[in-house]
Amino acid sequence: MAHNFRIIEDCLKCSFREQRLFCDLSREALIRLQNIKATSIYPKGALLCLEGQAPRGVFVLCTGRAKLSTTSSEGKSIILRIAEPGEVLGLTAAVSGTPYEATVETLEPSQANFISQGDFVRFLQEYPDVGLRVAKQLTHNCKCAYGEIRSLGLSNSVPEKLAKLILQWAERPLDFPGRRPHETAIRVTLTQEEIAQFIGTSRETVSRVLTGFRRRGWIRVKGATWTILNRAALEGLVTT
Amino acid sequence: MAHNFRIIEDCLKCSFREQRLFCDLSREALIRLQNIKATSIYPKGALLCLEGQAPRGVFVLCTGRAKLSTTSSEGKSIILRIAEPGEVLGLTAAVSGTPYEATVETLEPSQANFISQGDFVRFLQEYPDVGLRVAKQLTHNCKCAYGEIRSLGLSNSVPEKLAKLILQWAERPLDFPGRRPHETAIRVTLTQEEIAQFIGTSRETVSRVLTGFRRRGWIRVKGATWTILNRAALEGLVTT
DNA sequence: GTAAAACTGTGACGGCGGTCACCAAATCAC
DNA sequence: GTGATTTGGTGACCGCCGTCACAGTTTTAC
Repeated sequence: MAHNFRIIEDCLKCSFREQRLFCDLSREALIRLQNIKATSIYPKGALLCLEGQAPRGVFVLCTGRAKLSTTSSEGKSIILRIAEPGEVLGLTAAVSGTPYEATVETLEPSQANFISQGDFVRFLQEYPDVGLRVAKQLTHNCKCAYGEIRSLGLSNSVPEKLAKLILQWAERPLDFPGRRPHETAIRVTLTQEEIAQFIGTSRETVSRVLTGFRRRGWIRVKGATWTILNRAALEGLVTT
Repeated sequence: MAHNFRIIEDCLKCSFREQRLFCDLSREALIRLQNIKATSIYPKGALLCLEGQAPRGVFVLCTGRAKLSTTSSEGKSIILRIAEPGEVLGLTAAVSGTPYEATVETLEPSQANFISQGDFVRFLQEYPDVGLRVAKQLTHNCKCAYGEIRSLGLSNSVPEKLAKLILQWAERPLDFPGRRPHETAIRVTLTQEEIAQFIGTSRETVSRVLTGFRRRGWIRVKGATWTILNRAALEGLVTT
């Protein structure tokens, strides 16, 4: 697949900076960041860090998305959240000096800036606005986690959880020439196995529930593009 | 019930300060804190803040423990975690300016220091060590939440989850004159209903599973005091 | 291109645990 | 104390969904 993948070399010139959770720092902090960061490009499926490892530092995700997951000793695993560009990963571990909480795997070809543990802690202490950004990222992590707990603990059924997930994705819909204005299209890059891990169920059940949604004409699935045809019906399943 | 409940008036003289997550601040910060805090005493069952409310400020829990929970529109609710003395509550809301994520209810008669939103934000910006403590508290929240996600999403059965919870509580056992050294006693102040909400199941199932543990001689229950008689058996149920 | 691997769809089966119902026990209120 | 309320124990029922099995489809690798 031919990607128009462009490396962001200079954080000061990064055009996305202001929309991002972590990167919108003061000029001084950015200049410093420029010196302590190490930029890398990762293919799809690369592992940035592993649950349980001693923290080596943090990663600022510049482009691409990544999956944060945790695994039981039996090999069963669950997705904690999907990280978007502009997020700092490995923060909990870096702040508290404890092992990484999650395994981070890129879902797409990605660029990330690595900052070593020592540099990051100094960076945090020197620039007050970094502390604020760190707090924002940590609150974001908490909110995602609480959402996941609500999904796992308060939902009554798998159809409800799946509907909730689809509706959440639908908050940022695709737009393309020729789309019907009353339909919402989304791009789903997770496999059904991964969706199952996200909502805490089995792959087979995801497949079955999805088939149910399609049969009833609530959604249309064409490859990775899903189109929501009857949003009200999906919303009707959701109680929370 | 006669409590030997003593109010902590002066944070500078608080003897617990150093062991606590938030309170171990610099002398200057503590003096400032002294001026912006408003100390209150709450009975058991008091609600400090409600999920969905606009944030008014944060609470520093001085004595007593509190239950953080979130509720679905159907009235089903789940416990996110139990907060211990020294924690700051309402932090996520205060940092991001969004509604409280959880309802906070005291489990015991408690003392808490309230700091208004505005004062807290200024406090945070003025004293660098406050930022660090805030980060520690937020990472603690994240870790608890991830633990809860693992419990809800990766456990196979209710017996496993309950065993895990009991073993977690057993990390801080009771000690009293005459206890047998190979037995671990814990004090359980949650009702079975609350335990059910903690591990995402129904009250009846908790009762049944607990009965099973007792019948097999793994634990002994006498009022709020539970004694673990066969730790290995409980550990055998846990896979994660 | 072709083969291998990964992903998806679906049937059959059975058990865990949710729900309802009801009573016993403990605790609270006064 | 005595009654009211909350909490705990247990039986019966049954449906959701996890698991196993296998076939069909799509993507990857070369």
